[in-house]
This record gives sequence, structure tokens and C-alpha cells, in this order.
Amino acid sequence: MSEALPRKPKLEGLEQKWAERWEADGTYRFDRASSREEIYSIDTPPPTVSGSLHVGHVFSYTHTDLIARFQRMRGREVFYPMGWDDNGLPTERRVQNYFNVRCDPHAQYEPDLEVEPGGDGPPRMVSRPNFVELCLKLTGEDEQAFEDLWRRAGLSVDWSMTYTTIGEPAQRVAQLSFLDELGKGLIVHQAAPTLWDVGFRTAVAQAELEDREIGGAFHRLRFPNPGGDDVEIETTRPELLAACVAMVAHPDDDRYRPLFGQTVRSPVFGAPVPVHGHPLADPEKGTGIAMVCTFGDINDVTWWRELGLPVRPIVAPDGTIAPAEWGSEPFTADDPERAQRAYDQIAGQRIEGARKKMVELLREDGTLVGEPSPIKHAVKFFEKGDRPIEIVTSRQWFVRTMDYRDEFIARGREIDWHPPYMRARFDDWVRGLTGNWCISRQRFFGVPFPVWYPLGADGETDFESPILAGRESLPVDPSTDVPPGYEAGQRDQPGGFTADMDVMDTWATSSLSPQIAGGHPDDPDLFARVFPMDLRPQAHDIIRTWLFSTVVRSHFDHDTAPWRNAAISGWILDPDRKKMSKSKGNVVTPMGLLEQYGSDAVRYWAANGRPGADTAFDEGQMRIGRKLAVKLLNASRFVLGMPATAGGAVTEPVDLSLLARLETVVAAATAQLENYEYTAALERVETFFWFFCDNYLELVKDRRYGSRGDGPAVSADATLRVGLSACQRMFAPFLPFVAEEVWSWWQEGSVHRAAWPTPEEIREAAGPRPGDADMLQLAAAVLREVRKAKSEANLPLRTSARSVEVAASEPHAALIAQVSDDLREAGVAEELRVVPG
RNA sequence: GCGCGGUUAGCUCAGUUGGCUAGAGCACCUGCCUUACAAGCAGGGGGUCGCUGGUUCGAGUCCAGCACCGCGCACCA
Repeated sequence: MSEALPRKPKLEGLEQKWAERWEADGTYRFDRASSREEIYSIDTPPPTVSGSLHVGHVFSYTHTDLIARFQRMRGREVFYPMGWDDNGLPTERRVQNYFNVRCDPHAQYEPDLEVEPGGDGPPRMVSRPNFVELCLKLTGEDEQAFEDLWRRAGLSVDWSMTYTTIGEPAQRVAQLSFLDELGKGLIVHQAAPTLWDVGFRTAVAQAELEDREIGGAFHRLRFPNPGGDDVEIETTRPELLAACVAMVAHPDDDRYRPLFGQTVRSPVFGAPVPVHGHPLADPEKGTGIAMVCTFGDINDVTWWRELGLPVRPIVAPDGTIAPAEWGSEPFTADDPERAQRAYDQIAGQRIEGARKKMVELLREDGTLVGEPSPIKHAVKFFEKGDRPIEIVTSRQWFVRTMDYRDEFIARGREIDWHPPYMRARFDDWVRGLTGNWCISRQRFFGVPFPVWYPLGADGETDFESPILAGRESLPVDPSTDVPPGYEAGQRDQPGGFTADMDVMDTWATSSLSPQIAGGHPDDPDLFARVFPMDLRPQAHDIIRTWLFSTVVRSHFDHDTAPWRNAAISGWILDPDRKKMSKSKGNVVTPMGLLEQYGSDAVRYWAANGRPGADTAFDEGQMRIGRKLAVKLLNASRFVLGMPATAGGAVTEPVDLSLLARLETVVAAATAQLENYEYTAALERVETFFWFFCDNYLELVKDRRYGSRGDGPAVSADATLRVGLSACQRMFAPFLPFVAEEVWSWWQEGSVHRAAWPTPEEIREAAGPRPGDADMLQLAAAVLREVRKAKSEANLPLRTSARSVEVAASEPHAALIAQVSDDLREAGVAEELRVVPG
């Protein structure tokens, strides 16, 4: 039975009431028995569980939910899981701060370790298993808070399918994919110059870099040339002078061409430095000739590789200047002792200190030309780091993306992008890749590589013959599991084995979210029904990371694009049009907004952000959304408050006119939602609904009360109910709580499982004689004029006018005449005449 | 430097293949306790559609150039 009609309906309490009911009834439960054609599958972004969700999350996740709810009402079985991205650096950093601990991978596991939050003093060192336990503990708490928020916001997720990126299934998928790609030669293990964050002491990927403007200075250095003129270069990084292995100028640069093939000396150290020509050198920059250091930036790597230069590394993984021994390769110098004395003064220092010292040494040496001139320049940072990126040679796992860029771009063209122009960002990124995708991180809370290495009799690690875990044993943790063919006691012993201690980058796991969510590889039946997925919703700032990497893995592992559609949401901006900052986002908590305005109202605001468009945070829109929700309550109560005239036929021309208009609204809103234009659809429905309330409803009110007998009353009532039903259903994706409430007053079952209205359905209610959509427009115009006259006379609208005369053209007059009784009653006129004119 | 998006009312934004007097909401002003809703309803004022030129019977819409804002990519000796 439907519920009793409340006397004074309210929004308060609807969220809790219906969230509980939906959970109890399994309203959003995914029915896996459905066929692939019936299923609509969503590759939900697993939010990073490292603190709290902010308003922007509610914004973009609502967009996805709008689509999910629409598709569900269209009859699709919606596969809509939630995932939590709990592995990775953000969690580690949060755990470090929250518990004041650091991970020592060589420490012993303490089974009953209790760590309290907070605590002053130096961080406590804990073993990797203990550290992971703390990560799991904290993310577990966060995940519960996130779920509560999502339920409150009305996401129609099937919570029984929730996954985490550190969970066992995710680890299995990630390790399996790794082994597959390794087997196909798509993943390689290489010692190579790698982007390196000295703060976190880990390799990072190109996709995780960002530019930041910082202060620096140009230093002009003179390189003595025993065989000719000295050479001057400009550099912002004089502390790398000891790592200088060459100089390069453009091959066509006449100023430097005579030097090619000569060897100059580095100042202070007196190291021989050959001069080369290379087209990457820009005659316009600095003095037109550059020093090549191993390694100052990506250009250095290119020159080093293409010119076959030696590596003279001086930056240690922790960002200090490493010790070096001059007089032995590759640290050669004319006077090794002098070089060593100079070097010892910078060794052990951090970059910044070494730079200062180096300038002093250069000044004493007389090879600093003029004074350093301060500049502001953009420098690459790891996006989560706080010191500039260094390039450090280390052994890492790489996915060979460089050789397949054209194929990725082709995959991108198989996807429908919403909005379409977002594909250009994907193309730009793929074309601009400069190196393979480094997926190994020297961190702890992540998916380990399922790899060990044999140790030679001398204890040396044999990286060339990795021992791989068997597929059936996955997931494995090589730091605790023993490789096939070995005993536990052989760990780290000569002739034994050692574990690969790295973990995968978080994107290496989340790039497999469709596979993880879809149950691959353990549940091939489910996977076949949901993959490739219908929709990937996500924000535009992670096109280069999450979107790109998912395309890569799907292409390599399944030879397909991972989804048919990618819906890219914009950002939330402050009212002053700046990107909403973390601090502000924390002041305005999502839960606070949901409580203050109601979830439907916040969703209404979110729905006004079109795909791809950055949207201002606007509480005014939430107030409007709330107003709309209240209106839906009241209008529903009014229409349903009168006894139903069961099976009544729509007979009055003006009623048919309303249905004619409704039919076009349904058709348009449906088409727009099918095309992911939810904002336009909402506006369409909303406009109709206000027209329905302010004009149609007012027009037929008296007739519905029976002013002209039963037949006309029945026609009005039937029309009101058809219109209300359609509006309630079309609002359901946007305002799920209030829509469900008003639906429950007179219908069986959830509105969210009700059929989306169709033009055919409306036409059927109208019967054999279609209405004229213009008629109601004209009637509304007349009504407006009457109201205006009364308003300008400062009269109450219910004041009775003696006579109203409407002048209209012939065809219009005929239409208006058919509404004249309703108009007379609604306009409160004793007489209404329509005259041609 | 290459590319993408934007510029319409005080604010936030619609405006489809070129076509009636350029729209909505908010804000503002005026009026109305009207039996669904005063957290409501009705009415009103408000725009040189960024600039310049072009195509056209007709341009917010199409073309060219420019300016400014935002973003992506690259460069950053």
C-alpha cells in the first residue's frame, strides 16, 4: 500500500528514511543475471581515502549518480560499485602524521604493537607489516565515514560490491596484469635515470609532475679552455658542476662550432669536458652553450643518451650531495687532490647548501663571472612533494608506453567523450610523453611486485634472472613469501634469494579499476557482462594519470578500449572563480551542506554543472534546489489530496494541450540524458514543472473542484495525475529523496525502479485526439495580462473583474475560446469575451 | 611556443541546423495573507551579446583577425 498523504509535508528526515529503506529493500542491488545489453556498467572513480571528502567530490559523484539513476529507470541493470583508493602515498603520509611513525622496512614485525595517534618528538620507527596495519586501520575508519556521506548524498551505489585498491582481489589483478605484461615484453626492469622525489625518496612518473614558480638565479661560469678561448655558460644549478660531463651547442651555431671536438676544463674541479653539437641546444638561451650534468633535467638525459656520455652522479636518493672519489672513473680531473678538496666541501650537504658553497668556491676560483642574477622560474616538482624533482639513476620497473602511443590515441577515438573536446587533452598528453611509465615506488603501502632475485655465491643480486611468482599463488608479498624452489632460510643469504622490495605506483593499481570491480579474473562470467564498461566518469585533472593508464592496461591486457563513454567533470571554483582550495573546502564540509540544505538541494546545485565545465560553489543554487524540492512536495500533496477519479479520461482541449506539451518535454529530456546532458534535461523538466504549477494548475483548479460538473473535473484530475507522475519520475535522478517521498504517497514500489516516462505513454493518456500545445501558451498569456492589470491596480489577485476582453487573431481566438471557462474562473472575471483582432 | 575552452543583464548561466521584440534563475523594485505552498504567489525594471572587419535579405549564432580570462601540453642553460 502507498503511504498516507501527510498534512504538512516536510523535507527534514527524508534522507535517513529513504536511505534506510533503499538499503533494506536492495533497491540498487545489481542483478548479475542480466545480459550484457541490459547492463549499464560504471567504472566508478575510487576516491583517495586520505582524510575527508570535500564539496567537489559531492559535485562530481552526483553527476555519475544522475546518469546511473536515469539508466536504471530506462530499464538498464546498472552496475555501480564503489571503490576506495587506499593504497599509496597519500595514505602513508596521513599515517605518518596521524600516528607520528615512519616505516623501517628492515625492522622486525611486532605482532601486538599498539600505536596511539599523535605524540611529540621524533617519529617512532615501525616495521613494514606494522606500518601497513596502521594504514589499513586508518583507511578503514575513513572508508566508513566516506560511505556514510555517499549514502546521505543519495548515491545509488550497490554497496555489496565495494572494493579497495589494497584489497586482495585488487592485488591479485595488479600482480597478474604485471606478470602478463612482463611476459609479453611490455614491462621492463631497467637501471636508468629516473624522476626522483628526494622528500619521499622514491621514483615518480612524468604524469605526477607539476610546475611551480620558485626563485633561483642565473650563474655565469667560465670554463677554461687549454686549447683556445675560454667558454662561458649560464646555469641555475651550479651545485651540479661536479657532475658536468659535456657542453653542448647547436650544430649550426658559428660561435661554438670551432669548439666541437675540443675538451675544456670545468672550473674548480678541472675535469675534462668535451664540447658537442646537438640540435636540442638552443642558441637563444643563456650564452647559447649549456653544460650537461648527470642529471639536472630531462634535456640532460637526452644529451647523455644520444651523445653516449658517462654518468657522473652526485645527488644521493635523499637529496644530498653524495661522496665521490676524484681520480677514479668517472670522476677524472687534472688535479684530483684539488678536486677532492673542493668536492669534500659540498659532499653531504643538501642541494641548497651545496649551491651556496659552490658559489663561494667559484668566486674564490675566479671563474664566477659577475654576480648571480636572481630570477623566478618554473621548476618541476612531484605533485605531492615539496622539493624540486631530481633525476637519479636507479633500477625501476617501466611499462613500455613510448612504443604504443599511436595505438593509445586510436583507442581514445573509440571512446565517446563528454564533452568531446576533452579528448584533445588525452591526445596532447600521449603525444607529449617523454619516457616510459615508471610504475615502481620505493614505498611501503602498495601492491608489491611478485618478484624475487637470486643471490649469487658472492651475495650479489642477479637482476637479470628474476624469479616470478606463479599465477595461482597471487597475491604474494615477496618480503614474507618464499619464491618457488627456495626455503625461507635462504632469504638474503649468498646462493639464496632476495625480495623485490618496491611497491607499485597507485595508478598502476587503479589503472585496473574496471578489472578489479568487474571481478577479473576469478569471476569471468561477471567480467564478461560488465566489461568493457559503459561509462568512466572522472575529473579532467586526472586524464593524464587515471584515464590514460586505464587505456594502456586495457589495450595491453584485453585489446579493447576500457569504456564506451568518458564523462569528464569540471572543478568546483570559489565564488571568486579560483579553484576551491583545500582550506576552504574544509571549512564548508559536504555533510554540513547536506544537513543545511538537504541532499536533494545540494544535488540540484551539482546537476547545474555541465560535463567538463568548472562550476562556482554557489549556495544560492542550493536554496533554489531546496525550493524546488519543497514545491514538489506541496504540488504533489495538492494534486493527490483530492479523491482520485479512477480511470478518468482526458477530454478537455486545454488538458490535452498540457499533455501535448508534456510529450515534447519527455522526449527532449530523455534525449538529453541519453547524451549525458543532464543539466539541460533538468532545466527542461524544471521549466515544465513550474509552468505546470503556476499556470496549468491554477487554470484548472476550480474545474477540478467541480465547478463545471463531474466530466470536466475528471479530465482535469486525470491530466494532473499524468503530469505529476511524469514530473516525479523525471525529477527522480536529480532529487531522489523527495521524488521517492511523493511517489510513495500514491504508487507502489520505488520511483527509482519505475519506468522512465515516454512520449508514447503520454500520448496514450491523451487518447485519440491529440492536443494543441499552443492553446495552453495562449491561455497562460491571457492569464498573465489579467494578473498584470490587477497587479498594476494594486488589487488582490482574487478581486473579481467585471469583464475581460481578449483580442486575438482568428486561429488564436478559436483556441482561447475553448479555454474561456477555465480562464474566467482562474482570472476571477465575471465575464470573458474573445474578440477577433 | 602548440593546443583546448570561455567572454551574453549587477551575479551564475541557457541560447539547437543563421530567422519574430535576445532568455532563465538569483539579486533589485512594486503589489498580494489567494482554501498546495508567505521558506509562498503575482507583476516590473535591467543587456552596444569582448573588439574590429567580412559573408548574408538577415549574425549572439558562420568566417578572419585581435584582446582578455581559464586550462592542458611543451620549454624553462
